[in-house]
Amino acid sequence: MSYTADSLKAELNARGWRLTPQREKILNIFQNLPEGEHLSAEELHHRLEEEKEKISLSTVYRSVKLMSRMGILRELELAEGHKHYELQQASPHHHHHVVCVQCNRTIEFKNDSILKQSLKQCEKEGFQLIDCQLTVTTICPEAIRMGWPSTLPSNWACTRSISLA
Amino acid sequence: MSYTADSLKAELNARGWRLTPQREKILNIFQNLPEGEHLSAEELHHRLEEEKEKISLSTVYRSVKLMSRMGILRELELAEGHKHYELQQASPHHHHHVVCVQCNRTIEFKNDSILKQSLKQCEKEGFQLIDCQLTVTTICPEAIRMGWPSTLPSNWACTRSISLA
DNA sequence: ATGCATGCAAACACTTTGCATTCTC
DNA sequence: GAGAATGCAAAGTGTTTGCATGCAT
Repeated sequence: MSYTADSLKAELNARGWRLTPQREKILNIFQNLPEGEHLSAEELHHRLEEEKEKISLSTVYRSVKLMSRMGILRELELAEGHKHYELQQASPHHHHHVVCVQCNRTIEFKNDSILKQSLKQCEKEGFQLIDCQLTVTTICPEAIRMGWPSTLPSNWACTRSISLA
Repeated sequence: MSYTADSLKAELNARGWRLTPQREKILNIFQNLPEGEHLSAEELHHRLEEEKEKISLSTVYRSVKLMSRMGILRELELAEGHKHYELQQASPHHHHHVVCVQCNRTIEFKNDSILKQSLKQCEKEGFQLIDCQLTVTTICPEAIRMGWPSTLPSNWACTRSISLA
């Protein structure tokens, strides 16, 4: 599901909302994001600044929320205390997350049957599906090797956690 | 997986931690919670006050976090902006959630294959599973009937949302 | 022209933390 | 007795909101 300025406008207008330069730029950032990356509101704000786009943080927050409710973005609640956003991907790219409680390292995986089962559940109850996310909470191999949880220094983090956004 | 004071103590001590009256009382609240109910830290704090247990809010927060990391509690990240906790249930009681973005109404459902697939994914990567949660984001029938999203007054909420904790 | 959207700053809710004290092991 | 845990108050974080102004429709 790839949006153009026009299709975004159409979808916004259909709901009485408007296409603004800010919303267009935000969508753009997400469309140019490498597969598998997701941004927090603050990260998105930085990204926009880097591209010389002056958009206030409030507008960033308002936009990602709106676009998530529209089903354009996907709101991820991983274990980091703040939300991340990515483009909502159609079925073949739909994925889920494995998260380590120790270092917050996140791994993605695809699994179509989870979406299928969510759909089934929605139909059964008369709900309309927007998204489904499986979050698998785990301890990563590095932490296990370090003897999690007893022998772990309280501020130790797995080395690979640096790969996290 | 039902805990007694003794088994809780054993599990804490094994990690160099201690059994305190506070932790015991908190576990108790969860064990007496009707199936399907989950509490936020604040709600848990209220519940404790109602039972004449004076436990500081900080301790409540520290305890639920600790017990979640130990796998005794399950930390739920639904759509309400704050975390909820419930006893971690063994496989037959393991469940997932359907949440309405409009009213936050939450419905539970069970599905063993999701846990199985999460386990499979963990084994493949060498991760140790603590929990897996499927959150299905939806629009509930009431909101659809009201014409979500365009014709919905901005402060309208589905009537059934009152059933939410 | 209407009224939705923005930007700013201030407010917010939830959660975490420092430190002296208390209690478990 | 050593060190973990508590309670309090204060600080922190990510997020939301009120309001005047600007802009898309």
